[in-house]
This record gives sequence, C-alpha cells and structure tokens, in this order.
Amino acid sequence: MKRKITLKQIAQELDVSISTVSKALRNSAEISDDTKQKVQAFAKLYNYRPNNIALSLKNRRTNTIGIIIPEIVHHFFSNVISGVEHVANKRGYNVIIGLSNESFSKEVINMEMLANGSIDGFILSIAKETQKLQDYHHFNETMSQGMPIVMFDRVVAEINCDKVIVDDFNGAKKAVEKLIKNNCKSIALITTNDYVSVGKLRTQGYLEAFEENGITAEPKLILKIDDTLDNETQLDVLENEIEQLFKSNKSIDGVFAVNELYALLAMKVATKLGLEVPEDVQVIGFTDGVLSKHSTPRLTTVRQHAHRMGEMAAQLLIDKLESEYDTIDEEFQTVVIPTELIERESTK
Amino acid sequence: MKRKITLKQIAQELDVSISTVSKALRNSAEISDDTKQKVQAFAKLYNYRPNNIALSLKNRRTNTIGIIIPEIVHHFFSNVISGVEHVANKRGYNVIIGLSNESFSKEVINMEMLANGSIDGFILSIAKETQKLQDYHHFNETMSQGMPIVMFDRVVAEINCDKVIVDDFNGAKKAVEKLIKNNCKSIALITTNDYVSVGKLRTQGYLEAFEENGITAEPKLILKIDDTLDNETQLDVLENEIEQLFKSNKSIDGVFAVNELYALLAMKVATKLGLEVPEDVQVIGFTDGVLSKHSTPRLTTVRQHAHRMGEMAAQLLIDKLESEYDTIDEEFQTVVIPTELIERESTK
DNA sequence: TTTTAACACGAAAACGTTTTCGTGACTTCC
DNA sequence: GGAAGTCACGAAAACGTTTTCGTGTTAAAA
Repeated sequence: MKRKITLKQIAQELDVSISTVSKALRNSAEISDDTKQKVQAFAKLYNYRPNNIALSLKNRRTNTIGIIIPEIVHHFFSNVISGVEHVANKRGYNVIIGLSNESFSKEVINMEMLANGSIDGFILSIAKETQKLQDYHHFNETMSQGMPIVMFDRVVAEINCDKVIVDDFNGAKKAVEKLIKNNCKSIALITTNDYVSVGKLRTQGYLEAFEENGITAEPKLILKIDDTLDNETQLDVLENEIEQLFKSNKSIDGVFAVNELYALLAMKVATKLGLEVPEDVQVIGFTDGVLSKHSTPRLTTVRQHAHRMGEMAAQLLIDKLESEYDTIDEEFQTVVIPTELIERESTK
Repeated sequence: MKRKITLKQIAQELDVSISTVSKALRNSAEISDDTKQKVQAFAKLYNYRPNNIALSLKNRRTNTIGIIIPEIVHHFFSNVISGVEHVANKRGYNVIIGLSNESFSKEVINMEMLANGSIDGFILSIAKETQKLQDYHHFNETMSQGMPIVMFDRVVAEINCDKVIVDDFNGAKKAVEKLIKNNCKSIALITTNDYVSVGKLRTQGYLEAFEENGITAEPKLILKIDDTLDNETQLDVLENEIEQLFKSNKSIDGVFAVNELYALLAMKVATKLGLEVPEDVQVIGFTDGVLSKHSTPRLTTVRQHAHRMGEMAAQLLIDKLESEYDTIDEEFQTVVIPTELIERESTK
C-alpha cells in the first residue's frame, strides 16, 4: 500500500526544497504566502503528519513514558495505569507498558528493553521477587543514565527518586481503630510475608492501633499467608488456612485483611462456620476493588485512590522531564496519598 | 547526568571511525580481532546499547504495537492486554496502550497520535460510541496507509482486517441450553442495548437456544439495560431494574446474563427475595472474571479466554508485520475463540 | 619486480525531521 | 547609480544507526 507521505516527497512534487516545505508547514515568516498556501494545501490533501520517530531522534525526547508493573489483571494496578494514561494523554505523552509478573529478571529485561531510548522516563512498582532479592542495580543504572524514575506503591527506600505511596500504615491503623471502636475484642490480622513492603506496613499499622489502645497483640491471631501461593489455583489452600485461624480462635469478632481477597474469604469462612457478618464478626479489607463493592454483605474497605496515584506519578514524572534544563533540581519528593475508610456492610 | 554513550563517542575515544565501531560490535569479519576486542571491551565497560529510536528510523520499523481499548479497569480487557504483552515481549515487541473510554473522539485522537510512525500496527476493540455512530473512517485511513489492524471482541463487519472474536452466539446458546437441560422453565435474559455487538450476539444465542428447543421467547423475560448507565455510581438503579424483573415474573427459575455483574446482581436480588440459588433459580453469566470466581455461591460462567484472545491477536499482527515483503497476501482471517462453560455453584 | 588478492578500515548515504546560515534577486535610500 | 536592506528560498548539519562502497597497505603469486 501507499506509505505515509514525507517532507521529501512533498518537496519533490512541488519543486521546492525540503526546508521550504518544513517551514511552510510551520507557518514560518520566511516563506511567502503563495508558497505557504500551496504547500499547506498539498499537505492537507495528502494528509501529511510529521513522523514521530524522526522527531524523537531529532529532539532526543520520545514523549513516551514507560510503566512497569507486576501484573495488569489486577484492580489496583489497572487503575493506576488508567490514571497515568489520563494525565499522560492530556500532556501529549504516550504510555508503554511492561509486565514483570512479579519476576526480578523480567523486570530487569523489561527495563533494559525500554531504557535504550524508547522512553523518557519510568513509572514502576517493583516485583515481589525484587523485594525479596533486594537487588536494585537496574534502578541505579537507569537513573545514572539520566532517566528519571517514579516509584509507586511498592517502593524501595534505598533508591533516591520520586515516589508515590499509599499511607499503608495509617490506613491500616484507622481500620483497626474502627474495629476497636466498634467493640471488637479479638481482632485477627490476615497479612502477607514481611518482605512485601506494603504488607509489612499494614501489619505495623495493625500493631500500632493495638498499642495505642493498650491492647497486647496475640501472635496466634496473626495469619501470615505465604504469597507464593497462586491465588488463582490454590484458592482452597488459602481458604483452609483462614478456616483454621477461625477454628482455633473462636473468640474472633473482628478481622482486618491486607487485601480484599483475604477479607472476602474471611467473610465466606465466617459465614460457613455459622457466624453472621457484621453481627458476630466484623471485617475490613485493604484495597477497594470490585470484589469489595459487590460482595454480600458489601465489604468495608480502605480505599487507596489508585487512579489518583497514577495521575500523581505521571505528573511528577512529566514535571521532571519538562524541567530537565534546570537539572540542578535533584530534589526528590515522596507523595503520600491518604487512604479513606469506606464503610459498607461488613462493619457495624 | 551522563547521557547514554553513542557510537560516535566510542569512535572518538578509541580513535577509529563510527563504521568501524559499529562493525566491531556486530562482529563483522571486516574488522581485525584486535580492534574488535578493543571496541567490544570499551562498549561493555560503558554499557553501550544501540539507540532504539535511531534503529527505528533507519529500519522504518518500531517493533512496537499499539493497543486501543475502551477501558482498562476491566477484567476482560486487562486480560487481553496481558496476552498481547506476553507474545509481543516474546517476539521482541513493545506494547503501547491507548484508552478510548468508550468515546469515539478519544479513539480517533489516540489512533492518530500513534499512527504517525510510533507503532507498526494496531490491536483494538472499538468504543461503544463508535459502534453507535458507525463511523469507521479512521480505521480505513489507517489501513490505507499500510498500517495493519487486528480487531478483537468488538469488531466491525464492514472493515476488512484480521479479527479475533469470542463465539458469543454459541457461548450464549450453550449456556441457555444448559439451563434448559437443568429443567428451567422460565429463563430470563439480562442484556444490553442492541448496538453493542456482543450483547446482540449473545441475545441471539439465547433466542436460538429457545427456538431449537421449541420454546417461545417471552419479551417480558428479556431485560435490556441501558448501558449508558454508569455501573460504578448507578448500581442501585441497575439493581432495581433487575428486582422489578423478578417481581413481575415470579415464575423465573433461570437467568442468563451477558456479563458477570448482571449475573451477580441477579443472584443478589434473588436471594433478597427469598429465593435460593441454585435450588429455586439458576444463574449463568457471560465473562469469567473475579466476581464470578469469588461470589457466594460461585457463579457458573461462560469463559472467554481473554488471555488467549490477546495472544492470538498479537500473533496475527506480528505475523502480518513480519511477512510484509510478500505484501500480496491480503487475505484476512477471523479467528473465533471457542467459549467454555465453567460450571460452578449457581447451577445444579 | 610487478600484478593480484586479501585485509582493515573510513567516507558517505540513508531513515525524516528542524533549524541555522548563506545567498541571489529585488527594493529602497541617499 | 551604488550601498544597504529586505525577501524568499536552499544547502547542510544534526539526532544515532547500519551498510555499501572505495581505498591504502601488506602479503602472496607470477
């Protein structure tokens, strides 16, 4: 088929030079009105659009940002993407995605693939495996090449860059306080292993709420789920673990879970064991996703404002990109997005 | 900070020409072993990587594919993306995303933004507004410029291009047949307006199952939801409509819904009205998402294999891109992905 | 010793832009 | 009528690659 038309072709066709065509299209005062009209009409007729790749090469800016996330089939992450895309689009940037699938090596490969000029900067949330290995060389290398990074949600303290995080600690704390205020006497925690930074922070929020209220935390009320468990296929294992928690602690009248799936399963198990939600046991989950919204009873959750996080991350990154001439400004900021407790039917 | 190193800089530093460096790095036989070693060592030391943009310009291929979808916070679409990303990555392509938010103009703008050389081809599912307006000029223009398009799920018959679709008709038909076989005598349909192509096809499947079993469809059992309704905020309206359906048709003992939310709400309403699922009313939904998997009772659904659809779409596109020299092959194919009935707890 | 072949490298073009600078043809001014 | 200035345009460089072709040097063959 016919390829896209270029300046060169227009120039040939109209018997002028390439520079004249370029200037005419950009409405330069250097060019006579006659020529301008002729060129512009021709360009319009053939639907001329400047080639983006050539522009990128010339300007040494691609106007594209890369976003690397652990998974995309996930309410939180897809929401972040939509936020990123929203402001990126508004400000004339494209968004290119890479999935790490929670794997360290895929994260590294993805970043290397994009860092070679394809994008101007990164927005990313690191893979669990990376958190476990604590190998951050790829971030340092990328930044040392002058490519800015904005991390969100799962961030790493050792790396100096802009960050957008959820207030995991206080979000969890407030949720647990809510349970305490609602007269729960035996509040269980369902969380992940400690190397997952957000899981750890939420756990700390739980503990802090206890402490401030003079309650001593009981280890047996804390269930740490091994999250190498595949939530898709090993759902029954998960459910079983939670069931054991309930069975060996009949006193439980409140549950705080670090994600909505755990919270939902807690409700399910409770119901199965003949307990009523929220009468007998109240449940709050972190992460406000579709599951929480449409469960019966509808789950009280800690909303993270994922969309806003994405918007904020994109804003930070683009601001940095567009102020790169005053490169002295090597001040990095960490924006904390406050959480919001959405009270629904799983609490009194 | 220090920018990425280029061939030119290596050449200067080593006092050879740019061509020599390039050849040395590509292990050309033209270059002496001495020089090769020197250059390669230097390149490795400074972590040289060829600039992708320059390569794209030279090769006139970006090795990037664009995917335009109506929304990303959506189990089906995010699953498709993950499929696309999977094979794209495996075959050395990047994926750049654009969201139309179901808007015609955003779809057009997004496509124009990417069609100017940023990508080699499109994978897309068209916006509802585009379906309603039936304005497809942007697809034709894109294709006439030699840029291939692969459509998935929501496709348009008038455009000649590769397509990947769900077998909506048969998927729906089989689901309804299942209900019939399970002795449902009064099967309701909860669907969307007709201009949504997949909604229409699923409705036809429902009708066909009736016909083949000698049952006459009753219009009052068919609820068409106006999908300009925002599922997020107007949930109660939705729920109310479904409740009315049940109340004015006490005989209903089976429900087929064209998406999982409608199905879930149907279960919820039924339960609320004192009906047991699946004892009194059996429910099947199209689209196998998280809601279905984690509802109580767990929903029987028609699985679409979204991930596989994404993989297939990417494969079709890349195959076409990489065979573009024998451009005569203007045969387009439509791949139909069969559905699968996942029987869970909402049917007997 | 002369011709030929192999070897090792450099110059330059090309991909599609934008922009700086130069220049020939007029016009204006004294 | 010559100097100076304006106008309208073209040549060329640059962004970072790859690749084709040309060329000088050396070694082998005649």
